[in-house]
Amino acid sequence: MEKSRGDLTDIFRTAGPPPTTTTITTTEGWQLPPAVPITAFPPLANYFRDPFSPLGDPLLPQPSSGTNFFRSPEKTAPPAPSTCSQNRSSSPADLDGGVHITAPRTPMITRRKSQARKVVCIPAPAAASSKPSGEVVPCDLWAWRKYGQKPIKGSPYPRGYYRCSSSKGCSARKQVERSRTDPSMLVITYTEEHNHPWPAQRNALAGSTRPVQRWKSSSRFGQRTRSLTSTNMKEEQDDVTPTGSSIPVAIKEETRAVDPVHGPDRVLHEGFGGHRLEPDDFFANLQGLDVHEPSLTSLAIPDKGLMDPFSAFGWGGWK
DNA sequence: CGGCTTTGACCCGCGC
DNA sequence: GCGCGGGTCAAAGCCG
Repeated sequence: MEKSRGDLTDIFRTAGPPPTTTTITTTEGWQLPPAVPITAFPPLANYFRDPFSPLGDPLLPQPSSGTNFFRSPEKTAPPAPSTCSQNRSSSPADLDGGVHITAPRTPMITRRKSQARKVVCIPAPAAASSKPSGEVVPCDLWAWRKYGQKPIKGSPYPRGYYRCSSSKGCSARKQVERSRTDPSMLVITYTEEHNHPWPAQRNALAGSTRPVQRWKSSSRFGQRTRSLTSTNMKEEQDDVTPTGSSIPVAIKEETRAVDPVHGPDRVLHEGFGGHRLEPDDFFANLQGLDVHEPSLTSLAIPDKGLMDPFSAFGWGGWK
């Protein structure tokens, strides 16, 4: 049943113009222990193409890095909220302090808990844009198929489960949820790796991308009723926002990026403002960025705030 | 017709 | 050992 519930599903399925603001955050608050080499902020292009492969493992030692991309929070951090600090409710131990890096495993063999994961925080388009009916989707180039959604205890927002549909047999998966403490942020957790090159054209396989714009009041998440409270359900629904139409707006303007190195005065026009930008072109500019901010790396736009590298591109084109 | 979303049920890791 | 809760499966139905 096709329903645009305005939840994460919608968020990801909605194509749309770039949100006016965007922030790429790493698992907020994470801080790798001194012993753990820190990864420089990876070329975002690569990162979004495949959070795993192209980069190698961001959690693993990266020779030339000097910055932290993934940081772990205070060890005591309960599985609870954090703005975009990834609420790894399921396995806090995975990342806390020690940053457990477990080799990706065969799906279903040892599920969750000890899988290698990579968490990315991005602003929730809907929240970011004050569009009543439109929600922008942060696309990450891969085609994802949703295979589940569940309300998460302690969080008013549901978590959506997606697997890569770009290639059959690909075990790449990701979980998407809103930050508990900062609904305007989406926490995307990637697990497993893509075992295929990223699609030249998004969603090669499927009619996967639907217009989405169908807003129906939705249904609930019935699963796991024992852990679901009506409150959760309610809040969750309230949270959702109808996905709306594609927002054709001053794309040019909104897609301008500030040169992370030279500051706001130097806007990166390459790739923006009219023509499609190759991810690498854009993100390449971030390479030299020295990320000192513990949990935040963003592309600021002079009069627009921060730009979302995800949705800034219409890659693959969400239909 | 193929692929996607929805969603109840089931599996199982993990904490107590 | 038990129960909680996260993660996945799979049937049903929708859509292009």
